[in-house]
Amino acid sequence: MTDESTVKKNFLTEEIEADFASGRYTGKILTRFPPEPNGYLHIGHAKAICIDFGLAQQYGGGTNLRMDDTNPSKEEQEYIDAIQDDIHWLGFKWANLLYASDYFQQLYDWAVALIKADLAYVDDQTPDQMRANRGTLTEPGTNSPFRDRTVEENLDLFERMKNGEFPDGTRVLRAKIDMANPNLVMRDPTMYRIMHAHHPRTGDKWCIYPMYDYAHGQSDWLEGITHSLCSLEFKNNRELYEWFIDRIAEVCGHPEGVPHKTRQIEFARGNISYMITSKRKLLKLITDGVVAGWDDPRMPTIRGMRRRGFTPGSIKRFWEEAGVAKRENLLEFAKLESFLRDELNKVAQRRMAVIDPIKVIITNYPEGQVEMMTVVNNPEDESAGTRQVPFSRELYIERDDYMPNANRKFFRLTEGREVRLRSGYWIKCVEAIKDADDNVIELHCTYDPLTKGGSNPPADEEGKVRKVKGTLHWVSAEHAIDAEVRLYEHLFTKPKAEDGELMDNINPDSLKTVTGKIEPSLADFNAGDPIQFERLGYFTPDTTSTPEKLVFNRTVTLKDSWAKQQSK
RNA sequence: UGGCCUGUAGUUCAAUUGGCGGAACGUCUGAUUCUGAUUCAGAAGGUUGAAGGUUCAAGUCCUUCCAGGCCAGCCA
Repeated sequence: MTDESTVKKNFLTEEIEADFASGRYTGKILTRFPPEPNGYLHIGHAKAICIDFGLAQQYGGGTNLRMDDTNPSKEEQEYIDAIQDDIHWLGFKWANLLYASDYFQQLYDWAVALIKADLAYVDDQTPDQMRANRGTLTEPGTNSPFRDRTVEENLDLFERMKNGEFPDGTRVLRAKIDMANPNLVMRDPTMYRIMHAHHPRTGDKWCIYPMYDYAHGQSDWLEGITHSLCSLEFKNNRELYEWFIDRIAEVCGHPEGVPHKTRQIEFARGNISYMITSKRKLLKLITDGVVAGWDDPRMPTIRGMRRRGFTPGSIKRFWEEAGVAKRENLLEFAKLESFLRDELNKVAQRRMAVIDPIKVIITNYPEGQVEMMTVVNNPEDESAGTRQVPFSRELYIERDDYMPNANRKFFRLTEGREVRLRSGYWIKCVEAIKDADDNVIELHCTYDPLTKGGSNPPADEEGKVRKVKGTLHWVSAEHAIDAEVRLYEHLFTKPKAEDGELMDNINPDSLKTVTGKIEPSLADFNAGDPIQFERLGYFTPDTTSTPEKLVFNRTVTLKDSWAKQQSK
């Protein structure tokens, strides 16, 4: 079937392999990814995508992308387009692009056949009455007073529903199953509701629309899907999923005589600490102005993460390594970051950028002199080559890289201590200049001309070589350009973002915008290009960045054991 | 007081289907390092939710209990 050593095993692969081993399916695996186009795809959808597309790929089959467009009151073309774009960006290709609305006529014909078989009826109850008569978790429901209408009357009413004779919400078509079933989903579920809404695909052709339960299983069946993999919350619906397919098979048969019935298997959705994946709540973050939109780099949407600088590879690897099971889970965001850094480390070009600048004046360096320093672009990838970076008398370094009266554990600059400027020179701090309010505004240092390029100085008469513990990044003040740098942190303050009131858990510091001094060559990158600001983290130009006004998003910080030690 | 599902290191998953409980991420050491990064080496971390039972042998099978999740939309 496939090279099984490449397939990470889980209960889904076990079931799939058993289904082919037992002869239930003889052809190739065919899965489907059925997003509802009522919002943008997020990291949770990415899990489903990795499973639906990834598994089919591993077993040599295909995946249909099917827009689940059964509710035109919430769905829009904008989302239909964005979903396709996001899936492509993740690197997956679908076998067929389909729409649940492709089957509206077939579904309608089947509904008529089910009415004729006395398996469906038109109910005139109000939503409130239906709810009251559904019973509760512990009590059975009661039959609708309209349940025993004649087939003729049902046929007539349903056709008139379709013809638009009744206002929204006045009638529904229901399956006639069992109002006492312990599974509430089976208590005469609604198949069609009246909705005079314009549909992005079918326009105004229909004013009745099928419910998810009446559309999904049959769509799978029509397409010959072998495995319909979905999240756990649909477990209860599986009984109904199969009921519709079985009844239709009995009453009508499959239009193309497809022999097999689709197998629905449910898995647990993946939750990630400090993130949420509820479309409703994501939308609220936007409408409340907490974030700027669906593609805000703090959003867990594919678009937001893409803009932030995440790579498709890291997202896919994250879900592969996470595995699939049926228990509630909360994956650590740190795990995602780990795979992100792992990939970025290999591909990101290194540059120097100072995001909290303090000026350094090298008092013994000739005024007006500029030297070009050769700097390696990516030590992990020799083919990335080198670049020339200007060095001069006045530089900027990171404010954090100086500390007055620092002890020996601080490897950076303090009075009397020497450090290396990466690929520059070794410098020694002589004096910190303060303003009237005692704030350090400038550091006066001296440099050692024998350390050009950052290299070690020659040994002294006794054969000893001076050493430095710290290496700092820097930019030449005269040559540096300004850039807006956006520093992101978790959007929420709690790992379980929804613990308590979501809006009380918003991290006020999720976005900090600073003006940095950056290497001139940083103007040459495009949105999405992975860059490492040395010693700070991975960054990428924002989609709004222009040559006149450069804007960078921090994708993720570098690991920082010094900061961790300090915070203890 | 309904039906269904799930409980294995801090987290997410494995455990050849009844045969010595592992990995990844995280944590902590140490080495290396022109990024306090990377890389490398190592360590700690488990009453397998609990109690009984079957068996030579139980994470795995049986019983009971406990905890958590999903379901009462004309949403998906």
